[in-house]
Formats: sequence, structure tokens, C-alpha cells
Amino acid sequence: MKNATISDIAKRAEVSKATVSRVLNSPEKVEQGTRLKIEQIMKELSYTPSATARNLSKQVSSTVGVIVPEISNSFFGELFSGIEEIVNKNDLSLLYCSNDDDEEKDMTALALMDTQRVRGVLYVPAVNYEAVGKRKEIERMLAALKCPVICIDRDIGLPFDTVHFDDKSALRQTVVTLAEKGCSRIAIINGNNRSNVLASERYEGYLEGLKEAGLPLDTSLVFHGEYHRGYAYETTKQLLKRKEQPDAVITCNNSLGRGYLQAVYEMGRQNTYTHVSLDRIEMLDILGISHNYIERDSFELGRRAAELLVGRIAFPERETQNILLEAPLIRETF
Amino acid sequence: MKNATISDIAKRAEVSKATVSRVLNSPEKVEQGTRLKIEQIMKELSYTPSATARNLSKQVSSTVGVIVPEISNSFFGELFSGIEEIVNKNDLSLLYCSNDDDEEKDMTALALMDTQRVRGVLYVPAVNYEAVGKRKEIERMLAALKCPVICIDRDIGLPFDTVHFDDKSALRQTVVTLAEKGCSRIAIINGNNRSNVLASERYEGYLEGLKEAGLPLDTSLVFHGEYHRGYAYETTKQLLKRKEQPDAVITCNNSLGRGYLQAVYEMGRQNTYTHVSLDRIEMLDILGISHNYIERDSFELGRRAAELLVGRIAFPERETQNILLEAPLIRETF
DNA sequence: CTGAAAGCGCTTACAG
DNA sequence: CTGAAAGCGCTTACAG
Repeated sequence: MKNATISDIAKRAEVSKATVSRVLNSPEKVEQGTRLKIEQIMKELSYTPSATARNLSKQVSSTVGVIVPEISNSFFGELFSGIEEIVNKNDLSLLYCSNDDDEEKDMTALALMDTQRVRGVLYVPAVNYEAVGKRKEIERMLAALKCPVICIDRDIGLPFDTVHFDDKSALRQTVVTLAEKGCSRIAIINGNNRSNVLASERYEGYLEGLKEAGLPLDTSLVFHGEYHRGYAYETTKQLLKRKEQPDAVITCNNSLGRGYLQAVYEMGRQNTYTHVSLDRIEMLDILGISHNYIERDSFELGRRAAELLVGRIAFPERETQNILLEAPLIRETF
Repeated sequence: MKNATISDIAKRAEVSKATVSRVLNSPEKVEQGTRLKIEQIMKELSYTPSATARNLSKQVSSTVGVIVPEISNSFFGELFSGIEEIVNKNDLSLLYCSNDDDEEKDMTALALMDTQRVRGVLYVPAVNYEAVGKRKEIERMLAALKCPVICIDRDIGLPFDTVHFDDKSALRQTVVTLAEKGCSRIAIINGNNRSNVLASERYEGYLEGLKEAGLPLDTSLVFHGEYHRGYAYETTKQLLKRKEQPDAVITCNNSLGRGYLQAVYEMGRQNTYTHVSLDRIEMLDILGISHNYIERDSFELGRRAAELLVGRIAFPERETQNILLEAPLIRETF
């Protein structure tokens, strides 16, 4: 059995389709008697208007696209939840697409958003761009999109509204605070600072912190690899064997933090260094293990991004907004 | 600037809209020369067909709806990832909606799916149904949906294809194994077995296990509360003070597992009971803390559900499938 | 307050 | 292989 249409209702109610449409869109313009009658019939036939038809006719969509690297990572899961909260409040729905931090999939995702004619897109760009050619292609696709785009979490220099955390300040602040508390050899385990914007931002903050604290840069304490657990695990194990020991270690994302912990616990060396992780690690709290972390509210990141989009939809001509969210350092062990 | 339409292309190429449409849908029916010319023009105008218009015209949608309780819970995040994998392979896109395990939101979500005319829905029903009236209403809405529905993770007795884990067997197996290894006083911390299907399934498994092992039911070891961390935390703290101690504790979801751990670690009593949690707790592995758990592959759950939907779309008349996934007990400490 | 008509961007028998 | 025309389910000026 097929869905009832506006024509079915019109026929049954002995009115025109226009009138039925009006009770949907501007009921105050319809005489009460006919309105009631039409509503009654709608109920009987359990009529619901087709969003597809409405969108085509009105030439706007009621859905918003979201592109994130991977939803099974809790950081993005929470980001997504924050987005949903605001999007639902504004009677929009959510089309989801992941990009796996891969530029090819990013392009596929963008193509989908285009063909779906979404109202706007909330976009966490893939950041493992090695090939500049693809990046250019992505920029072209973004420009071709006829809807507002909000760029989230990673600043890849696009001319859109943006929201991200101020990781650079957070890293700087962390280094300065560690130094104040007596650390002088501060190691950093980070992603690839050449191909990954996030990693280079964080590294810059680290450098600024050293300078501010009057500490020299010791490149033997700087580790740029992949944002994977295994990289931090191996690095930390090496570090533990060194002659010249650091006194503090900063891990620059949640996978690296886990790898670090895995290594120090495995070696029974959990109290060797002062450790600061980027993002809280909830399970440590649960186990009653104190730790230090840079706190980033990913729900809030999502909410702010979605609000930015809603604002942009309402005021297409307003100036580009760039929101920087604070990421405070939480100290529990030093 | 607006998107180019099929008419724009047709005009420029001096052919009819039908021909342009053909190069999109059945290019082999178009003479090579005209096809090439049209494709060229499409590129020049960076034309992409509107999914909205196409869906309306073809009377089918290319998007699939997903309703899950909350994406920020990693269990559902992983489930969702599994779904996405299959859905993308089949050239479908994903409309996301959460229900917060709340029946009101469940209805909102279903209404959205209806109005969006999705191709099918992957549905994890909210399970905190106190009011039977609402449940009936939800069943009515599901029946009214003109598309296939796959019911995931919770068997609420709906006449659809289903996939879930065999928690009942897993619990039975767990109790039997614990008994074999010498435990005789096995506590269970569970959700509300009256209002929550999952909780009652798990409790049944527990009861079966006791029977099979020849152990008596001691109701002072049975805890039915909320699936929240705080409930397990409080319960465990009480338990630790008791005179008559259990020798094993089973926690029936990941929040409860965390609450249990929080309590035993806080009291420094982490080795008091043999603990089995439902679902692996990754952080424990990382910290090198052995634990026992019932393993459920939530990615696989998502994949299977999506495959079921794809199959149902292809063969609408095939018999209802009910898939039960195994959830093996992994023992590390006993 | 209501209806006839055109239009949104596509697809698809039908005829040639 | 191609085009004219009708149709998908709505909305919206326009006229009354």
C-alpha cells in the first residue's frame, strides 16, 4: 500500500490541493470548518507530507550533512551528539558520512552532500593530506557546493566559518606550567607535523611554551609519528631505556595517550614521568588513577558548530566567524 | 549561483532532457557522439543531478534511516560504523536520528523516517517502556511505515527481521563456567528486569545458569536497578560491607561495569571477587589489568543488520530472518 | 478564503 | 537512437 498524497486528501475533502497544502503551511489562512475537515481526513488516511516533494518544490532541503573521520572514536561520537542536539532543535535532520581521515573518501562524502542538496554541511576535514593535488580538488568541490560549510576541529585555511580548540595555547600553557613546577626536559609524542595540521599546531604551541619558559629545544625529546596507539607505545618503551631521561611527557591525542599508558604500565614504570594527555581519559578516573590532561569539551564543539551553521543559514551575508574554544589544563598530579 | 539542471544541459547540448537523463541512467542507449558532447557540457557546468528530484521521480529514496539510543556511547558508535560500512558499499546514504532510549523521541524519530520516505530503517528500539500505551503507538507507526525495518539489539517482539546478541546464553554460560571453577555465590548487577527487555533476557540466562549448575537462587545477590554507573557503584559499595559475601559478580552492561570497578578500586578491593563484565573494557587491557568479559562485536552487529536490510530491499517477500550473534565468554583471571 | 495552473528537476513509457 | 509529454507530490503567486 502506498502513502496517501495531497491529491487523495483533496479528493476526499472535496477541495483543491492548494487548500490542503495551506492547512499544512499556513493553516490560519484556511477557514476553520474546512481545516478541521481536512485534518480529520489526514488522520484517517494517516497522511504525512513527503519531504522529498516538499524540498523539491520549495527548493530548500531540511537536512544538514555531517562529515567526520570516524564515529566510533568517542571524540567524534561526542562531537556528533552535540551537533545533533542543536540540529534537532532547529527542525533539521542529519545526513551522516565518514571520511576515515582519507582524502579520497572526503571527496566521495562531499559529492554526496552535493547531490543530496543539503542545507549546509558540518565538516571535519580529513587531515592526512600528502597529495596537494587532492587538496585542491577538495577545495574546488567545497567552493562548488551551493550551501554554507562549517569547518570543525581542523583549520586547513578554508574561507568558511570555523570552530576549533585552541590546542596551540593549551600546549604552550602546559609546557609553561610543567616548567614552573620544575620540569625541564619535556618530551612530546605527536602526530606527523608535516602532513597533519593538528600536529603542527600542537608542536608550535610546544615550541612557544619552551621559549616562554626559557627552556632549550631538545629534538631528542620530540617525536613525530602517526596518531596511533602503537606509535606512542613503541616510542615510550624506547624512551624508558634511554640514558638521558625526560621528566615529563605530553601525548597529543587520545590514541597516543593510550599507547603511552600501555607502555609505562607494562614496564611497571607508571610514576616515572609527569604525564599530560590531550583529552581526559575517563577510565583512569574510574580506576582512581590521577592524571593530568588538557580538557576539551567535544560536545560543546559540536554544539557551537551547529549553532554557527544555523546562524549562517539565517544570515547568509554575515561575516565569517572563527571560534576558538579554550582547552584548559587540568592538573591532578603535579 | 544556482545548481545547473538537466534543462540547462539539454539546451546547451541542443538535445532533449530525455537524452540527458539517459546519459545519466542508461548511457549505452545514447549514441556515442552525443553522449560525449553531453558529458563534456556536464563537466563544464559542473552538473550533478539532484537526488531530491530523482527520488521523487523514481519514487524511491537512496537513503536509509538509522535510529539508535545515543551515538556517544561507544557500543552504538561501533554499531553505527558497522552499518555505515555496508550501507556505503550499496550506494545508500544514512539519515541519523537518536532516541535517547526514550519512547517520546523514538516516536519523533519514526515520524522523521516516515516523512523522509527512507528506503528502510535500522532500528534500535528505546527500551525504557513503562507506558504500554506508547509502545502500542510505536508499533502502529512502525506498521504504517512503507519500508522495511530491521530491529537491532533488542527483541521487543516486533514482526521484523532482527539481529541481536545471544545475551541469555552468554549469561547462562558465564554462570555455569563460574560454578565449574568453584564459585557458588554469584551476584548479578543488572538493569530493571521488569521494564527493560535486555535486563530480563540477561536475568533469565542467569537463572538458567544457576539451574544448570545446580546452584540455588539467592535473591540477596540479585540487583535490578538502572543501567547507570552510579547504580553499580552504590550497589558494589554495599556489597563489600556485607557479612555474607559473594565470590563472583557479573555486571550486565558497560556502565555498570565501570561503576563496579570504580567502587572496588576506591576501596582497594579489586581482587575481592571474580568479576565478569558484559563487553570488553579496552582501557583495562591497556593498563595491563586482566579481566573477564562477555565479548560482543558491535561492529559485526551493525554489519549484519545492514546486510539484512539490503537483502530485504532486494527480496521484499522473503521470510523474516532472526539472527542471533554469539557472545563468547573470555576468561583471563579464573 | 479558495481554486486553477505553473513549476521544482528529474524519469519513463510511447511513438517515431 | 531521440524527443514530446506526462507524471512524481508538493508549493505558490495569481485571480477571484
